[in-house]
Amino acid sequence: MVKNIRAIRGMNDILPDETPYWQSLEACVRKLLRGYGYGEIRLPIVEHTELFKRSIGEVTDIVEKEMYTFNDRNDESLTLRPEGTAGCVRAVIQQGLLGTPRRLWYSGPMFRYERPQKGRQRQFHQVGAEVFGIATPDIDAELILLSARLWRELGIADDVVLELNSIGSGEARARYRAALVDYLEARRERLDEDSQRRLQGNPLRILDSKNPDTQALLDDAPSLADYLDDESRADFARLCGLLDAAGLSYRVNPRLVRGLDYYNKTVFEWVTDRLGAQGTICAGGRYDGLVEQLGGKSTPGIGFAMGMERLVLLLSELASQGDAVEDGEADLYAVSVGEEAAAVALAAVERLRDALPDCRIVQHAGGGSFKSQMKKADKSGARLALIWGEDEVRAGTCAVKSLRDPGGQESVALGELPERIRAALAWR
RNA sequence: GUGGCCGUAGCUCAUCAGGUAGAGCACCGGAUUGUGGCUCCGGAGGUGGGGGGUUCGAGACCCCUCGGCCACCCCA
Repeated sequence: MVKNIRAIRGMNDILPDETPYWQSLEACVRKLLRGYGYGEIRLPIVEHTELFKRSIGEVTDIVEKEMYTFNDRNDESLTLRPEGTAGCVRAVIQQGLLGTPRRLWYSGPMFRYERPQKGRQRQFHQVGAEVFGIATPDIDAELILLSARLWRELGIADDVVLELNSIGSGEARARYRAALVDYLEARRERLDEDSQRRLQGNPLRILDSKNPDTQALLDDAPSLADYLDDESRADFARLCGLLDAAGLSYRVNPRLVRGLDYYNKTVFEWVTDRLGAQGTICAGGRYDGLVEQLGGKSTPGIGFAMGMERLVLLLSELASQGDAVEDGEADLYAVSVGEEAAAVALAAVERLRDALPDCRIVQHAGGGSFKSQMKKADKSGARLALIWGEDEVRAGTCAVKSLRDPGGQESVALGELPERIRAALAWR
């Protein structure tokens, strides 16, 4: 007995049951981004490993332990992208797109080697938006308002909260970092094990520790807000003012920091409490130094990415407690009895498809008794069954039977079929 | 990488002091040899995740392993 081949852990199939959620979500996002003047950019899934090391940061968890890295046949180290910003920045530099402010978006799979759990898988999908060449906080506000509009259109606005912070310039962060380490170093014994480890590599991340004792310890720690540079402070105030003016509520979270090294100044997260431990559905921030760091001319940048799996999870969760609209796979199901009728039916259905291109017609295939064909017709969810037997073939007609409402069955000449069906389905 | 829970039919789950498995739904067929949904009758489908051990005998007990879920870490 051969062992079945399974999908890679954390790389899931998305089945026909779920794809409608994906399709409507994708359509909604696309329309929205178009409405704000963002252009789609399609990027490779594989890049040079070096790109991610230089952008995300050598000592981040993503680079240290979560990347799918392998050698190409010529021994170059390549990596399946763990996020989208790095590749997008690489592309705008390489393709010379930085002469003027640029609004872009992309979507597709990302890969991180992590233990799967609810809302987290090894292959997951993001839609990201990035803006290059605008340093002022009005664009920060635009991106946030754009995302807020999306939640409204998806009907999840009441289930998400915006968290906002400024982590300042690199220099400001370095000064704060030193102060924080001083404070925590003196109280090292009271830190949990994970945070003690973070004290070396990534002390800022201690700020969003989930450990309650650690959080309590932080109450008296120096505050990042007190260390901000003047420009970051002013821009953050301006951003808050813009959001206030637009009527968008938010929560300033002074302990919100982000795990990727390239962020500075504005950072934000949209979170929900309905998805278990992984509540962030969308997150982003400014990365003013990244373009230069990757070899382009100094250009400010800002962007966000949203996790499609998490959004789908939220959408389907909300849908299942509301009206679950069961839409079958077909509007019409065509059956026939006998070889001759099958040939007539096939040809007639093809003509019908010409006349009713938006109508979903499933033609029975695979044989079986008339009775079993009718069962399939019923299961398909079709409103009408189209039936061809000896009598119909001889008369040049088709029996149209209603499978739903009480309506019965009538014999229709082939030429009148499109019209009769249009009427029966109330088709546009 | 760490921890907790869990792997029995396609799906959801039973059973049992350890004596080689059962239901519901789904599927196929029949009652109705050209008419679905309801009802009734019948059928197919399992090496009980895999391996080893204890035992006369293991799906049940022990060990290992693989897989799943959730959580930590971290992140979308």
